[in-house]
Amino acid sequence: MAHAAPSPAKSTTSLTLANQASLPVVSAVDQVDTSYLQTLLGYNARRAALTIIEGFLERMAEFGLRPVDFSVMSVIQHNPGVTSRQLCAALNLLPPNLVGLVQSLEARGLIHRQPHPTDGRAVGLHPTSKGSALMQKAEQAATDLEVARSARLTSAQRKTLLELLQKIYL
Amino acid sequence: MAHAAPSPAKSTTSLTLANQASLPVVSAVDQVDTSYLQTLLGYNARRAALTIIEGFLERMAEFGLRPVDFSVMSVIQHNPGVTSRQLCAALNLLPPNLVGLVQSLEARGLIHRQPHPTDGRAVGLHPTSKGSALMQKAEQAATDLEVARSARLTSAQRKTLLELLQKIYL
DNA sequence: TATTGTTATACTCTATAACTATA
DNA sequence: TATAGTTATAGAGTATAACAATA
Repeated sequence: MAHAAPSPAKSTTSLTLANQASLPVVSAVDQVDTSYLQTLLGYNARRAALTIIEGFLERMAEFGLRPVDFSVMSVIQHNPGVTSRQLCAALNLLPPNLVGLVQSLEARGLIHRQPHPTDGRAVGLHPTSKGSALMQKAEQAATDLEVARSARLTSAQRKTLLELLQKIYL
Repeated sequence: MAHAAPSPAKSTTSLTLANQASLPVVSAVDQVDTSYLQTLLGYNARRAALTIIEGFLERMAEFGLRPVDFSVMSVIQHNPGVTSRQLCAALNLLPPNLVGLVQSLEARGLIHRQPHPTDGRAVGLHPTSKGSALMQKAEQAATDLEVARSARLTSAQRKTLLELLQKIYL
């Protein structure tokens, strides 16, 4: 496969010392070979995720939502009454990091908190009408962005990619 | 597709106030529905990447290499003489963030820096024999980890996943 | 004038320990 | 005793501006 033996890559420039016919003492690289890294799932998944998120950040700036804000709002939108603890479990977040995030969303009037009907320790998170309307637009924009982002993928390939990624983390 | 209409999810617990027959005032959620997020490439790619990197961190602790250290060392290993600038371009890193990283690798005796043969501004990065030996073990471990990680994928599926991810970011 | 490498620095993200109120 | 939410804080990761040396 692409494993690429530890070859000295494409050396162009070469020696400077007194060995015109032997191996180069100091080599230069004109084209960087990353073929080994490209065999690793982690490397590729991370590079792909960062590329997608880059575009997501730009598109979602209009709504004042970073990726995590979007995820949290989306889960609240589709699960009104969800608790912080449930959000953390579903999105793999740590409770302390969710606190400020939820406070911020509440301060913006996008969500409101209501006592949990059965558990006095818990607090249910609900979208406000303002938050719900915002998320309808934001989710539509995200879905539109998906289509544009995966322009180099067929619809079937995109579906396959989603399924394979979910096999990794679910 | 899985878009999942903004249904109020599976409400279990219900009202507490004086409307026994109408809609619940305060709802609770027993199973969190993330089906919308699962339609987004960015969400899935990020979740998958973090899951893989989690295992990577544990496995590579033995070598004292975080993911970025591993990537940088791997590129140097396969491209002796590569410059910092080339590393940044290849791995999508920012030059200021690479400085400390390279200094650390040099302090550990894993790489050494030699003047670039043709460009007096640049410095070529080369693996030491110690660094080269370490990376041979580390890359073998990473490849082994890949196999274990993708236990739920067939070899063909793993190949497909790599190709599709590369279509996103390359 | 442009580029390589660097410094300083700020900002965000992520992680851990410990506390309270309730179950 | 265990869990939900919170506070404080530390550490890692990522970002921009500006500078010296060389092309």
